[in-house]
Amino acid sequence: MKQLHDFGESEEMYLKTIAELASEQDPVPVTWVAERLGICTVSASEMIHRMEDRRLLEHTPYKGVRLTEEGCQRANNIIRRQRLWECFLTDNLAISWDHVHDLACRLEHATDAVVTEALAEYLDQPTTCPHGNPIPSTSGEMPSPEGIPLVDLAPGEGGVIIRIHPVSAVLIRHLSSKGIEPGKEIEVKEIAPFDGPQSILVDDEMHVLGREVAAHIIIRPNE
Amino acid sequence: MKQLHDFGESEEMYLKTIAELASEQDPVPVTWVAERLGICTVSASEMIHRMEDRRLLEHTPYKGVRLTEEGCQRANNIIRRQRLWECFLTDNLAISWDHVHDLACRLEHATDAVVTEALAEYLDQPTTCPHGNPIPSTSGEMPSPEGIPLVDLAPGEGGVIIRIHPVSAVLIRHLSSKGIEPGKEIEVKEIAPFDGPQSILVDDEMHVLGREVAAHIIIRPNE
DNA sequence: ACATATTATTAGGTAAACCTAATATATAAT
DNA sequence: ATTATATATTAGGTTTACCTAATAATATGT
Repeated sequence: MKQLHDFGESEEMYLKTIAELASEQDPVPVTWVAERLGICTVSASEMIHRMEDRRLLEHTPYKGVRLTEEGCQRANNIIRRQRLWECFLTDNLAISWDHVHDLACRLEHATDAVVTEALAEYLDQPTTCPHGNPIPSTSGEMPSPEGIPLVDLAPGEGGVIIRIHPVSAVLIRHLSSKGIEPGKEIEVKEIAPFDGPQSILVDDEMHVLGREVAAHIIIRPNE
Repeated sequence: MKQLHDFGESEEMYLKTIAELASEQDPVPVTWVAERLGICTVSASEMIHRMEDRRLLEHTPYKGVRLTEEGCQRANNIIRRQRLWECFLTDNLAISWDHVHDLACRLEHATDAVVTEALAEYLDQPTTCPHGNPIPSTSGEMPSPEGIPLVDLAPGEGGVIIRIHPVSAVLIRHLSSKGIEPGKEIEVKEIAPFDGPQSILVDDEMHVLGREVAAHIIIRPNE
């Protein structure tokens, strides 16, 4: 059946989302996938069943989903595309780093392997995106990420921001507006009791970050 | 209703197709639209009704469709995107000019106004795509095209190829394989009787082209 | 003017990916 | 062990954009 539409786009979003969430928890709860994609759990559950039939992932009820070898490779390929486009948009088209996430996300689904590799070559094979996240290899390998989440630092500790997890455009712009971006020095000043928000110092300015937000900022600690 | 999908993609293909066909015939027969899109006439007819409701075009039964002011502007914007991407893919990513048509077509639907203009700036505001076709302005104006179709030349006449109509990837690669591309000198040697195919000379090589094909090659005649 | 060919419409269907509401099942907490 | 909470499934519905088959309306050629 001929279609003008590309109906693999949703599948790609699921693959990417699951791969991203897997670094936070594995297997990934279906509810997380649904929430991140902004759809209801029933829809996510249905789609996950279909993708299980296609051998892209395995679902253990009441536990979560885990990508198969093939699913993982395809996910990393999609992430590669997105991050390469993010590089292009910031470095070449001079679009601000906190705006490229969604723009690149749309382009990624419209990009085949030939264009991807030509783009990588053109960009001189970058290894990280503008948010500091590693770009998977052509063969679909994701470099093992370094650094620890800001949320795990104690008061008095500090380091340099090496990357910001690709959660949502809103989070990224929230941080960007406070001057929190890859490369910046950061220091934890205090943590409110009962696992409360952290007060941190960036560019001699104090900011208060919720734990959820701080979990997505990855630091290379000093010393 | 939230969708991961971009359901405006088909509409964009219709707009673009109608705008392109309008240069050959106006109003554009619905059958032509259907054929160019590779779908059945019923489907095209349905979609055209929906687009008429949205004030993107007007349909005169048994005559054809004509884009409204708004439809025309949107169509030219889409064409602008595609042709800018074609420039990028050939000039920067070094992808052969006879392959970029379909690749750019996919990217065009994933590109918003901000990226489009940043891309145009990056490419130094090109005025034609690699096939020689003019790139519409930001405001949606299509420069009036120059040249005449090869099919209108008589034996002995010749000129330089200035552009090749964006019909299909197959046509473009067919011509490319014979060395027929924008910039080349061309001369009509003979035309078979009963409106038959033309024999033409390019790079000292003879080729025989059907009238349908020759109608899509635009020439600036000598003298 | 009339037959033929073209064009349009109607009716009924499909697939993908979403939805709500209701129900069932498993895990975790007392 | 029972209850409460979280997770999963089932049933039934929607939209977009496609399909075939059949019918109706218009245009065109002789």
